[in-house]
Amino acid sequence: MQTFDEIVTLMSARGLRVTDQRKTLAKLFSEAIGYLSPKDVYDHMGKTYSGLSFDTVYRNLRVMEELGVLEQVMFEEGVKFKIHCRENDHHHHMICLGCGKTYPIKFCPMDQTNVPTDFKVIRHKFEVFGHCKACAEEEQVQGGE
Amino acid sequence: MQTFDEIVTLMSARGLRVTDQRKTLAKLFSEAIGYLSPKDVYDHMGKTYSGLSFDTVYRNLRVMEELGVLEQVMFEEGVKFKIHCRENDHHHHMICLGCGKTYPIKFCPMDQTNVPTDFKVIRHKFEVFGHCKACAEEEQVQGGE
DNA sequence: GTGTATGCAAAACATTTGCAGGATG
DNA sequence: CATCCTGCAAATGTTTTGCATACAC
Repeated sequence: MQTFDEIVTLMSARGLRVTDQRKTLAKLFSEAIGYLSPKDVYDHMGKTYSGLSFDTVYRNLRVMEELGVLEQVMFEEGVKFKIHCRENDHHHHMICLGCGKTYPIKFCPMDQTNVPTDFKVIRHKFEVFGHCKACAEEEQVQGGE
Repeated sequence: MQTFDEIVTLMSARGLRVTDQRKTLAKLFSEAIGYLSPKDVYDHMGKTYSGLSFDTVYRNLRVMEELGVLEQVMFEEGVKFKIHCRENDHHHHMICLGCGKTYPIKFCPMDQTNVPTDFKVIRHKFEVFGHCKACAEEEQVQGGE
C-alpha cells in the first residue's frame, strides 16, 4: 500500500500538478480496501468534492495508472482499479466478493503448469474469488446462499 | 466442440425458433477457432447475411449463452464468446493471443493453493496467454518483439 | 394463424475528446 | 503568468429496449 504522501510526492516529482481532485483521488485509493470502479471513485469523490466531473475521474485514473500508482484489472462487471501492489515478488490474489479486499497468494501456478514447448507464454492470470471471514459471516446472518 | 447440428437441435428442443440468423451464428461458433467479440460476430455474420443488425447479434449471443451453448469471458479488450467447453472435467485454458485458439490445461492450481480456513472460495480463474506454434512463427518472420 | 425473432430507431450507459476558463507552480 | 487541469458539452462506442413488421412453426 502506498501512502497518500508518497503518491503526492511522486506526482510532484513527475511535474504533475497536485490539484484538489488528485489529492482526493490519492487519499481515496491510499485508504481504500479493495478494487474501485470508475463509478465508485466518482461517487466516493463526490462526497468530498462536489461539482466533480466524470471525465476528470477517468483522466486522473489513467494518469495514476501511467504513474504506476494504480493498477487496472478487468472483472466480469467491468474495469476496476486499486493501489499498485508493492510486493516485489511475483504473486496472485484472493479477492473478496463482498468487500473487495485482496490477499496475496505467494504460490504461482505457472511453476506447476505443463506448457508445451511450442507454446510461447507471454502472461498469465490467476485469481481466487470468495468471501473473507467478515463477509462470510455477514452472508450467513442474512441467510444468503 | 459442439457441432452445428447439435446446437440447432438444442435450440429447437427448447422451443426456440431456428432462424437464418441463429443458424449463421451456430455455424460461425461451431467452426470458430477462438474467442469472438460481439463485433467479430457481427462482421463475420455480415458476410453471410447482409442487413443484419447489432441488436440481433447481442440478443442471440445472450440466448445461446443461456442455452449453455456459448460461454462468455471478459478480457482486457472486452467481452468475448466461444463455444462452451465440453470437457466434463474441470480444466483451464492456454489462449493464443494471435489466433485466439485455446488449449486445455488439466492442472488446477486450487489444489496447490493454500487458502486460509476463514476464506470461503467461490470461484477462481486461471488463464495462460501466449502464442501457439503457428502464431509464434509468424511473429518471428515479421520481426515482432 | 399465432407468437416469437428481427430490424430499425432511440435510449441507456461507459468512456473519450475539444475547448474555454480556472487553478497550480 | 504560463501552463496544466478541470468542467462542460458533445462525440464515440457499446449494449439494451420498444415497437411494428416479418418469419418460423
